[in-house]
Amino acid sequence: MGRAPCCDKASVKKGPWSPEEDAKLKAYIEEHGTGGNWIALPQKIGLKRCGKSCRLRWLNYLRPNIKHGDFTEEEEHIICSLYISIGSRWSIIAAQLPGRTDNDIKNYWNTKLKKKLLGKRAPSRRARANQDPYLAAGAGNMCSTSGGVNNNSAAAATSTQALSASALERIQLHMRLQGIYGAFGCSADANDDSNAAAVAAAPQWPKLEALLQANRLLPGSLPADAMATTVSVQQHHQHLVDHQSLAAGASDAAAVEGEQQLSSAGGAANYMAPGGFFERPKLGFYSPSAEAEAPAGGGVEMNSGAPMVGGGYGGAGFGAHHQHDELYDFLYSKYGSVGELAHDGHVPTLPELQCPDGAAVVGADEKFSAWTASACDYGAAGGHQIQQGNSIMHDYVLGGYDQ
DNA sequence: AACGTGCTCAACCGCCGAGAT
DNA sequence: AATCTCGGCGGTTGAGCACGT
Repeated sequence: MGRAPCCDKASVKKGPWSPEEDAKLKAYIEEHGTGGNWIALPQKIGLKRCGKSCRLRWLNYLRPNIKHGDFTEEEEHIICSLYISIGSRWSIIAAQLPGRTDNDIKNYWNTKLKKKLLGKRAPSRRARANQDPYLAAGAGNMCSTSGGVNNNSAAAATSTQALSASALERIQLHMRLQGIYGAFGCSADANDDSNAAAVAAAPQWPKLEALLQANRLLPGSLPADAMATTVSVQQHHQHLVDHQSLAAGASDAAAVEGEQQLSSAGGAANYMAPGGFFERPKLGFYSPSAEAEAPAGGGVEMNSGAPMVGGGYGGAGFGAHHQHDELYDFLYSKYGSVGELAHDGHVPTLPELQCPDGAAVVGADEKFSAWTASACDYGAAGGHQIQQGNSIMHDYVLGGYDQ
């Protein structure tokens, strides 16, 4: 149930803004400000536009100091790190990138960074319109609960209980960063069917094991100083909880609920899972320039972490410097990742990480797709079997944290 | 040159939370 | 406490452009 429209749509102009409209809006706001009421603003200045449209136009385009154009490597890295950690909270990510708008960042992620990191192509709209079952199931948007991606009925039935596309992307990204086997938990039991695939998929990704060692997902194995706490975004007076990387596997709604619980508990790191209390591990961010920068105050802060990015990030997990390097290297193709532009201009190839039997695992998105599709099935079926020793699915099985 | 396909990005849509009434 | 209004946000769309055949 939505709220009533903010304006009379019939009498409101839509579509691209003309230079005249831009000039009117800009001149008025620069002189008078918004007056605290966007809805009333268009009438005041004689624009046949919805107030929300004016707001958007101002914030995304007309506002002073807006940066347009290519993102720098550091900006990319910050976006990536934050996306892993907090998901598609574009406004918060944008707050860490002065001059960038959430819309810009969202677009950049969806059109470039996502492909760069996950090495996948979004299904074309034509394909989506045709409801191509392969694309729907295999192009990384399985189980999407959002409209327009997966409309076939079987998938839709699953999607209602399954992971959001955003969460799945974060899972995939983490898998790439941590190595699939780490994501499934090293305690995977090869006799357990649900873990067999994960064991089989264990890649020999160089060096990245350090990430999962420090970022260990199993609560009991986390070092105390790597335990999750609340991520607060001071300038927004808003609490965020790192859904712990793969806890991103939990539905966004579940994550939000967990967040709310944690926030309402005064930022306490504990929450009640079906098996009892445990703490959520955290994931830090990294900027390549962070070591040279002092925290500037404000921005994202992890309350037990070391300062990281200029905005003031901190934390363990990716927080250890060599681990930051791993992420940075990954982003910029030191490992020959899916990145298209390495530092030296060399165009790397997609890594083909090998299973013990020689089958490629990383770089083959169908592998991820198969797993994530399975995850959906497990979820629909109750999925307790995958709870043990598998924190991704553990969080997922929890569903909302209010159980 | 014509056509098909993919990509980019500005803009829209609808939901949510907060504050006001 | 209930309802209304608004700002804010994330997801999605579609026009225009680029590129390949």
